[in-house]
Amino acid sequence: MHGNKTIGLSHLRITLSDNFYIGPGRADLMELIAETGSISEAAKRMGMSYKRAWGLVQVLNEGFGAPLVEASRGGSMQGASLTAAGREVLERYRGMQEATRKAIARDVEALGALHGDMSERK
Amino acid sequence: MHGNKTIGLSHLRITLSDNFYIGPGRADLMELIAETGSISEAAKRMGMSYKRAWGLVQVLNEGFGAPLVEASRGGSMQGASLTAAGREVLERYRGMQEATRKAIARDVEALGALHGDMSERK
DNA sequence: CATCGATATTCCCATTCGGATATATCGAGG
DNA sequence: CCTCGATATATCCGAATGGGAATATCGATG
Repeated sequence: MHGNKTIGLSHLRITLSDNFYIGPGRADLMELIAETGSISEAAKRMGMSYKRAWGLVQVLNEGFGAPLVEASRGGSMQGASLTAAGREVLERYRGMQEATRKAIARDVEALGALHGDMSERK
Repeated sequence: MHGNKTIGLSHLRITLSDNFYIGPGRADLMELIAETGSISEAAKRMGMSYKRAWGLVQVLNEGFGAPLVEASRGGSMQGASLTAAGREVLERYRGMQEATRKAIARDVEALGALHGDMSERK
C-alpha cells in the first residue's frame, strides 16, 4: 500500500548542555552496545561504519560529564558496555520517548487525518 | 557562567508519511513566513539563504498533500503566507512541543542533575 | 509600458560528513 | 611469545549539503 516508515514521533533530541545532547541515533547505538557488548558489532547492526560509531562513543564519553560507554581491548575481556550513567541515560531517554508518544498521540492522529484527506485525492 | 543553549527539548520531529515530516526548523520557518509575509525576509531572520528557505517551502508544499505555504509574485500583492492547512500544521506542532516539554520535564531535570553532578567535578 | 520588489531558478564552489581501507595497539590465553 | 579479536587511529576520497551570486519572471501600480 504505502511506505513502511514509522508514523509519528521520529526524532526526539534532548540537550543537556552546550556540548551534549541525546537523540535517537545515539540512544540506539548505546542500546546495541549494551546488547552486543561490542562497538563494531553495534555499528554493523546500525548499518554504519565502525569509524562513525567510535566517533559517537567519543562524543558520548566526552560530552557528558562521565563516560557513558566503557570499552576495553586486548585479551578475551575485550568489548564494550554501558556504564551505570550510560544505562541511566538510556533508560531515561526511552522513558521520555514513551512519554512523548503518549503526550502527542492525539495531535499526531489529527495531523495524520488531515494529511490523509489532503493526499488521498490523487 | 555557562553557555546559553536551551536545555531540554531541542528537536521534535513528527513523521506523517514517507515523504513528509515536520520539525523545529520547518515550523520556525513557517512561523516567520506567517509573521513577515515574505519568504526572503523569513530566511534572513532565520539566518539562512533564500535558496534554502525556498527549497524548504517546496518540501512543505509537495510533501504534504496540500500546500502549506502560498506565495505570489508580481505587483504589490507579492509575498507569502500560510494556507489554512499550514496554519493548522504549525499550531498542532507548537502544541506538541508544549505537550512534550511538560511530559518530559521530570526526566530532563533528573538527567540535568545527573549531568551536573558528573561534570561539576573538574 | 516602465518600474519595482519579491518570488523562482540555475550555476559554481567550499565545507562537511561519513564510508572504505589500512594499520597499530592492547592483553588474556594457549 | 605468538595468536587472536576487538578497540583505536590516520589517510584518502566521493557524495551531499548549502551558501553566494547572477539572472529570469511575475504582475499590480503609476
